[in-house]
Amino acid sequence: MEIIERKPRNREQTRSGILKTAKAIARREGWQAVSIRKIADAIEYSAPIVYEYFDSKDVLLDEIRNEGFRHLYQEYDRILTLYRDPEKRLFEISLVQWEFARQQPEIYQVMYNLDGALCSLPVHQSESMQAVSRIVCKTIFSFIPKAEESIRRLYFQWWSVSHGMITLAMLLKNEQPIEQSEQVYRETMRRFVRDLR
Amino acid sequence: MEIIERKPRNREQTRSGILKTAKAIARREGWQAVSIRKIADAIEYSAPIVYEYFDSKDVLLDEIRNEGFRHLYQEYDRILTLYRDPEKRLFEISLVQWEFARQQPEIYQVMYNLDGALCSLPVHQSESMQAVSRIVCKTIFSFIPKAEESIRRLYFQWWSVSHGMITLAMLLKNEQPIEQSEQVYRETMRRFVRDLR
DNA sequence: TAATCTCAGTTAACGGTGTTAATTGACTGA
DNA sequence: TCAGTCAATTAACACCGTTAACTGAGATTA
Repeated sequence: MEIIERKPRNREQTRSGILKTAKAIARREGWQAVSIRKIADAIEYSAPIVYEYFDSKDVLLDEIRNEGFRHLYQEYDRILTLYRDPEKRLFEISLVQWEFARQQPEIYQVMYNLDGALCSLPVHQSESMQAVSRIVCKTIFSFIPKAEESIRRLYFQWWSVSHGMITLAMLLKNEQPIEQSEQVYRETMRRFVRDLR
Repeated sequence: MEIIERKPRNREQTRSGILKTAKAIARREGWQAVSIRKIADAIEYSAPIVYEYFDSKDVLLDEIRNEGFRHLYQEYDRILTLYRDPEKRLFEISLVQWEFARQQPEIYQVMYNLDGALCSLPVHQSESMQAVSRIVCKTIFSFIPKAEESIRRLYFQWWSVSHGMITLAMLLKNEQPIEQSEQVYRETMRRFVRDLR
């Protein structure tokens, strides 16, 4: 009886250990250095065990990606409870996006297949990403009540500016200090939000 | 005597054959499918021969990346000879960037380490990329004669918007038609250029 | 008790990767 | 004829994702 109860728990611990280890290696050595065998070594199992938790490396990466989107969703949701002003909301959401990419670059990388991270499962049509899209669209709509088509265009623009600056800031961080990029990011996103009005 | 003349020529042909083959495989199957052995097979040589032309796979990818930046540079330069109006110039440069990513996505991918392409040699401090930076900065300066610092900020903003939209348009192309993304891109870049004034 | 079953976890294997050392074999000059 | 050169090859190393075969300990049953 207690075996039945202990087994799932340990199973869940092992599973999250795999995810945690994959992220740790990626952070330390980059995604190209993440291998099933290395993960297995770190959690003190043999490689085939990993396949009892994830059907393939792709599925493992997809899970980390979805974790990332779910994390973003929660942060965005928190912003909505903290602020009522739609402009403030969208601006703060922009800052959260920057902070996330800054604090957990390895997750941001796998979310967008950057820097050697490659998950071939399609990221669009993933529920977790669509939830993020919806919450940002909702925020934009709440202060620009236009047709859905227009909202999606504005969302595409907001996303592009934010994502573009984040990826280029990462790319150029050795010749353009990240603090400087952040300042430009803040000004640009503030302007974007203001100009929506 | 004729050997000495034929050798360098064939060498150059073989070299460009390697580059061409790498790009062809990447276009067809994605960068994760590009291997030294596959390239060697295609040019009907054994794998170690590739190493007589490129010290490593990284160096090979770096060369393709630089080819891409040099190509962009030439296109930008052509724009400068075609138009005199700075606004028109920057807008046309933006369109060239879009068209380039559209026509040769596999090169755009390796230039920015997207979708499994990974070249670990640092892309900043590459001469070919700096030349591209300079020509765009020059164009911006020619109609906003501010301090170099301000120009670099504007360039960073221009580049971010363009790059962000291009990468997200690629990412979302299965749910948002590319023609629609292109329309938003054109409007956004036109607005960006107009607002510089 | 002895034989069987279950099953978590292992090793071994397949075909692939980047890369390098050792080897072939044809042609050159002495 | 012998040695040297040199383009090109094969073989090897240490990895990779993935799967099949196997081990061995504990539970179940006859």
